[in-house]
Parts: sequence; structure tokens; C-alpha cells
Amino acid sequence: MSSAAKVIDALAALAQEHRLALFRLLVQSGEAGLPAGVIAERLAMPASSLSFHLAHMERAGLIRRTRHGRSLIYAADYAAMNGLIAYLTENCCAGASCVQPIAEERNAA
Amino acid sequence: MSSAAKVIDALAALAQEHRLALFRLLVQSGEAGLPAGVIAERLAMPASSLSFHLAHMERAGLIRRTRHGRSLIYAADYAAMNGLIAYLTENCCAGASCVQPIAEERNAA
DNA sequence: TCGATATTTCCAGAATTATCGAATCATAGG
DNA sequence: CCTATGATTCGATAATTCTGGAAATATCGA
Repeated sequence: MSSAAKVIDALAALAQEHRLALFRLLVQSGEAGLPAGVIAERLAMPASSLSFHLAHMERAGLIRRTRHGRSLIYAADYAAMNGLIAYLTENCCAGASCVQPIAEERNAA
Repeated sequence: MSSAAKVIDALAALAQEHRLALFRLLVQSGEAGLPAGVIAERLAMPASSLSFHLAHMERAGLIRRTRHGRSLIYAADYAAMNGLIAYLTENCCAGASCVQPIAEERNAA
């Protein structure tokens, strides 16, 4: 994930209303993921539009797909998101002022 | 930062080659920030193009500007980036698989 | 007040991205 | 082999974003 180009792809993939909602939905769905049809229903979106966004996110490396019979199952790639957050933490923060609050978050949880 | 719309604005602001470089430059420059002219020179970019990107990032809340004589000084808003990372950590990760590595990062540092 | 400097705003054109119906592809089951 | 189902790809259009020169704005110093 370290290269800036990949980071930009990931950021761009998430920087869209439908795709951010899509990713959050997949995160909630866990490793098992969800078939495209169910996602389309949950997000109330035409199949072809959803397919466009799914392809976009897969290209960016944020989600993975597997086939299960006629269904294509999509699942969040947690490692990719982890890498993105690591990049932002390491390259776009100023030490204490940015890393600390996350540490507090962990203690609070 | 919590609202999804604001998060999308911040992600979109960072999801662009020149703006990501710009933000990283400002992060490195610390609280003191940098005048627009210096940024334009460092990023080798026409003044009007840079101005477009600076405005974009300021609208997204990621940078702040202050005037100093004829110069407009831009500086990274660390709290905003912190909020963005917090949102991603809380909403786009699956507990252990995403939060843990960041914890390791802290221990290693 | 005048001229120089720092930067933005305006504008038009180029490039990219999003939308979604219709056509197509892949698989399952009879 | 045929049909139904789940999903993608195609294609055309609409909308948004990026680019950079020229003009306008703000400030400083003499």
C-alpha cells in the first residue's frame, strides 16, 4: 500500500457516497461478504451502477470477489484498509497530535 | 468530522496526486505552515492551479490559512486528519484485524 | 499615490467520473 | 439443450473536476 499512487486509488475509491456506504456495508458483513444482488438491494441501486462501483473498489484493492454458483460474493479487504490507515498515520500526521488520540481510542474501548 | 459527507469531502480532497503531495508537504512544515508561493515552487505548479487545490483542501477542512503581509500562509489541520483517521478506524475496520497493526506500529516506534 | 509583489478569481476547454437501460456472459437445473 | 437467474459489460449522456493563462485583488514600501 505504501506507494502514493495506490493510496490515491484507495482514497478515490472511498471518496464517493455510494462506495463509502458499500464499503461500510461489507465491513459490517465480515469475512463472509455479500453477493452483488443483496448489496444492490441494501443500497437501493441499479445493478449496473453497483457493478461499476464494485469494479472501481476492486481495482483499488479494497474489496475482493469470489464466485459462489451464480452469485459473485464481495468482501472487504481489511488488510488494504489497514495499510491505508497506516499510510495516513505515518505520512500525513504530525507525531503526537495525530497518533495520540487513536491511542486514547484504544484505551477507551 | 463524524458525518459521512464531511468524510467524503476530506477523502476526495486527499485523493488527488497534487493535493496529497501538498498535504504531505504542509505536514512536514509543521504548525508554521508555508506561503502559497513557496508551495507552488516546491510542487512545481502554476499559481492558479495551486490556488484551485488549496481552496479545495481548505473547503474540506484539511488546511487553514492566515495572512502574513502579502503572503497567505497555509498549514495542515492536524485535528481534521486525526478525525478522518478516527472515522476510518471506527467505521471501516473490523475490530482486531484493522486496529491491532496500528497498535504494533506504536510499540515498534 | 504609485509600482512591485503575492495570490486569487475568472474563464474556457480538456479530461475524468457517474448513471443506468439494454445487451451479453456465466452458471445451475431440468 | 433450453430456460431462468445473477451479474457484468457496453454505450451514450450528464455531471464533475482539473488545468493554466489573463485579469483582478490585496498589501507593502518609497
